[in-house]
Amino acid sequence: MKVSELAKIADVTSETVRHYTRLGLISASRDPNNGYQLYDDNALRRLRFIQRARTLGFSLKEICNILAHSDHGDSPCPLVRDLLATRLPEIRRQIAELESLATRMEQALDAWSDMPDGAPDGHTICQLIEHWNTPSACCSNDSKAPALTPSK
Amino acid sequence: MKVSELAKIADVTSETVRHYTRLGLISASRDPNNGYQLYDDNALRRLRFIQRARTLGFSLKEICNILAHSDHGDSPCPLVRDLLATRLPEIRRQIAELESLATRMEQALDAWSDMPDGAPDGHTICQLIEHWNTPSACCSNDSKAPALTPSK
DNA sequence: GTTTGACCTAGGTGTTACACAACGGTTCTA
DNA sequence: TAGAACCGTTGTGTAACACCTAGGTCAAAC
Repeated sequence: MKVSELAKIADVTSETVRHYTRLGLISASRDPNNGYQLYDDNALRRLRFIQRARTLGFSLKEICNILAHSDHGDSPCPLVRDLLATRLPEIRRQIAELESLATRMEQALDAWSDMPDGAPDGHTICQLIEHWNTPSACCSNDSKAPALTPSK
Repeated sequence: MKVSELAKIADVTSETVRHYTRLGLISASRDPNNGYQLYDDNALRRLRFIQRARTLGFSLKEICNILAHSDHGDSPCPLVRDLLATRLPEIRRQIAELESLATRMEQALDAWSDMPDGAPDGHTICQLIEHWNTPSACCSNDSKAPALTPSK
């Protein structure tokens, strides 16, 4: 089948199929007449696998490794367990980070509700932000907001 | 002061200072002798402002807009309130997504705890993933996992 | 027979907020 | 005065695609 056919069956865009193909996650043969990519059932199986793995939070690079193990005849299962067990606490940390961000945002909006809009005067840029007291766990310890770095 | 001096005072890397400078968020003059970037107190004020804004979840592009308003003599405060109020529900949605991902991961690890590691047999790639039943809200409705797309 | 519209190809760009490497010049220090 | 430590610019890499360009292919309608 052609790109768009495979894409439709798996409910992804053709771009995604091409992307995975470029990355070598799924393979295709060529129609000798026109150079079109041709996919078979195995490609569909792999695509479906990728989708399932993505819902578990695996990155394409990790999926690439998993597939490589499998293609090599080795069981990828230990790797898979390991990756998931490693990532889970990172996800939990991300959630905590976002949670604290959301709290900061709410506190700011709340505190600002009875503050006027100030005009810039050469010393301040935005009074709301500059005169906003950093969150409840006040003051400068080094739990400064992790600035949204997605993880390591 | 020079790049690294400003960076140290604000507790960021020199790279970050250079990055902000390139983006025009902070400005610098030039040491005519050697071409080094020279920053003044105003640059420090802006850098500190950027840091505060970042802890509230503003992107550099948004901060750029805020600064532009301010530099233009307009109060950026309404914009700031608006941005924050708009972003907050998005953050909440991200948290919910990550929460459901974490739950899926935990359920998978749990379900796998008494499954063996299977070797690939040409039909399966990783039994853990392929034979893992998608989460509690079972079956194929279109609440398929949002695949971690950060937001809109 | 041709035009239309849907599809295909490869390659390149844009997204975020920097980090890092390379290369060459400058300044500080032992 | 040598070498360390710093400065400059430029380019690359990161995740997972989306989108665009520019041009070739295909089936069916006219």
